[in-house]
Amino acid sequence: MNTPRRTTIYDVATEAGVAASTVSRTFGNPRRVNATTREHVLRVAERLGYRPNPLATALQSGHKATIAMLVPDITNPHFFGTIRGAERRASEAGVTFILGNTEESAANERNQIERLDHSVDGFVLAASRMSDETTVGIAQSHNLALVNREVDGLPGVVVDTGPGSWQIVEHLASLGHRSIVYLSGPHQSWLANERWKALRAAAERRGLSVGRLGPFPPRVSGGGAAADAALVSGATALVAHNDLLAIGVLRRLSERGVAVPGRVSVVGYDDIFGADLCVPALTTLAGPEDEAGRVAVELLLRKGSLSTAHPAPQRVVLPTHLVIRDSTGPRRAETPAGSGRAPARRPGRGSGDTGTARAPARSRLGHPGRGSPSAERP
Amino acid sequence: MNTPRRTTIYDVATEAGVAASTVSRTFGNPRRVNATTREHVLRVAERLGYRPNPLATALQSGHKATIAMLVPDITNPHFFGTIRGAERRASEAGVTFILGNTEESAANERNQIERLDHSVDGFVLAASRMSDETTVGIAQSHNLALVNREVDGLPGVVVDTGPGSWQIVEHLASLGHRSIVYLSGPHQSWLANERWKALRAAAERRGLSVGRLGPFPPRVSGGGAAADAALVSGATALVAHNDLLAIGVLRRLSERGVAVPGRVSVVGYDDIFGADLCVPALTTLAGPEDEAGRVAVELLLRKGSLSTAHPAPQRVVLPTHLVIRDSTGPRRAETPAGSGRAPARRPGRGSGDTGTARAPARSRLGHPGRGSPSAERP
DNA sequence: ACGGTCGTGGCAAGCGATTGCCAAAAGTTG
DNA sequence: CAACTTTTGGCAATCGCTTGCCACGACCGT
Repeated sequence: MNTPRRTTIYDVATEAGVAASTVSRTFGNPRRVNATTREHVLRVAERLGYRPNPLATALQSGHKATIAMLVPDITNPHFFGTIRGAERRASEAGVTFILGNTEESAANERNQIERLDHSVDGFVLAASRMSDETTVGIAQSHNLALVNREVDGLPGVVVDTGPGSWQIVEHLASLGHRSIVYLSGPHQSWLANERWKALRAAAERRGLSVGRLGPFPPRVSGGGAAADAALVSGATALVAHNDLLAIGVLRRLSERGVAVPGRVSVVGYDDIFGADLCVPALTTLAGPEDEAGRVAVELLLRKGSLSTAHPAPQRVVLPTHLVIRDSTGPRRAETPAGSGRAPARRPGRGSGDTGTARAPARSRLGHPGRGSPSAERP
Repeated sequence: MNTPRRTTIYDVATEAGVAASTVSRTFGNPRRVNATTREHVLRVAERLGYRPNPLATALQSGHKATIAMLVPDITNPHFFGTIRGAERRASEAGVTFILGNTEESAANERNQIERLDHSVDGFVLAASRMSDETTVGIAQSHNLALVNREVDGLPGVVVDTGPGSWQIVEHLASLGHRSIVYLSGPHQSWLANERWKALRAAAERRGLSVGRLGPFPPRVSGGGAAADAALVSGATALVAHNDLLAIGVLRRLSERGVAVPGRVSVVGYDDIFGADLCVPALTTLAGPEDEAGRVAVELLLRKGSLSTAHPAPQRVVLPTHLVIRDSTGPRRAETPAGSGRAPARRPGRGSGDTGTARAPARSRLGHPGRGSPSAERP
């Protein structure tokens, strides 16, 4: 509170009987100062409780040891993984971590970048809403690393939507589904489009019919409209833009008495916390979001250190995998028995018995191993 | 990337034909400069795309317009609410927001504070793990606002555990439970102790027997041991330190075939995302975590502005409320029928049928309205 | 007409580091 | 031992902005 004037290099210098520059070099450029002197200086600094002032350092050297991460919606659990991965990596590197929320707005995103411009070494832009042009423009004067967004020459990391969507389609196809509908996220979302494109391609290759509905807000609350629209479409497999939306869809379907997976199957993206808690537990495409965060920071850090052309990967793609749970099952058959699939019913954990009037009672066929909770998510 | 030398007050000053100090005052102390001059300067600044450099400002004036929030475990959904509340408020105030993870370690917490010391105006310490003495010590030279932690003279905000725990006890008592066990979180956690004390007091007042087990890691993974220990204790009502732990307990109980709420009831704290998704949906004490984050930042901001004794509340207590869902029910009766409680079974949404061997089949008594999903949580 | 307030704007000294340049000291070499 | 290279440490300028202090002119009252 009160300001007892913190100790500076000058204090240390005086006390140690050397010049301030020597103290500075002791910290910033140790090989430039004699080992014994250095020892001495360090000792004195220690004794005086000296801490370098990052602001002064930054002002002079331009090296701020700080990065900022901007996310469209800090409220969305989807980003939590990325955020924590990024924070971890930054922290490991001794870099301070600024978190900003852009409220799904490109303008807001620009503003934040503007504001933080002087204060950070670079930005991690998660699911950036800005246009390609804008982004490229900004990249000319700023250090950027993109997460789940691709822009020509810019470094970034994405979770691999292509193969992921392919896995989803294969899974659904193998369950006998012939018609898929994609419940889309925001249209400015690169990821939403990417997912749609990949899904469509995969479906077409497989000869399934596929449609897109939306956009829907990528939140639980978007699920109502999405579910209703999907039901009208007649598709038997619904692929939601993310788990939040999928959970909303599940809710709405349950309200409307539509059996899942008896009548329709539902798939999400992200495998957020809670995806294995809902009923039925959600089949979803899991991506290493933490890893994405880490890698993005890594890219930023790397770029900063070696300015000249560095053959390091500027573009990393992270693998996804499909986590199959209870919200997907065989396409509804007309025969009452043996058509549906119930998860292995272990004592005490119920998750079946989903459909009632409309869904035929289902026998215990199916894939007994599938109902198990996903990996621990603390 | 390349550095085209950003425009400074000097550029603006030259261009506008005034002194640099005038430019500075135009921004920092507008009433000190003539309206027309100011207009002119602003126009020029605008044209040149001038942005003040916060680092230089901070270096000179000590005003950094930046705060940091430290949380013990960035991985824990419990904190997300607080984090986003804090980020929002900071953002509204034009204050940049640094997020740090302390990995549940007091030492780490100190270090972070040390490191960020020069860079921020103050710290929001969420569920700080540091001792009272250490905290007080730090508070002498730093601006602090505590969340869910109370230390004598320090400003802070807590969610109201006392009445909250009382509500829990009342609820359980009214369901006929006579014996409660508290599954404790980390012992350094002030909150964990606070909850325990309040719970014990409430239980004793009500004449219920109450015990404490633990500590358990406040994560889903801690639930296994917690559940097992609780079963041995013979209590019929388990109150877990937080929802994560409660969810873990639910899992374990389900694995062991123990009916919830048929055989035991389970209550959590926090009402995190997912608490209403699990099976059975968790009864839990909801607190306004977002609000807590906001208020903490508010306190910090307030303190900074008016240095002299300000009668503003330095200590705010936020109300909690019990969200009753499906994990609590009447104490198990010996009669097979009518003892347990199944949520209203609406078509298409299954959630009952939890117990098997040990739990008697349950009829449709109980509180039909209770199974509904909680308020929207995006 | 003269001294006194005010309102404005400029000068210059920092804030706490970094760093280019230089000189003294030390070590090398023929 | 002279000439030369390498270490090592000091000087002082600089980063971009804030702010105490001063000066100048306009306006005021008497």
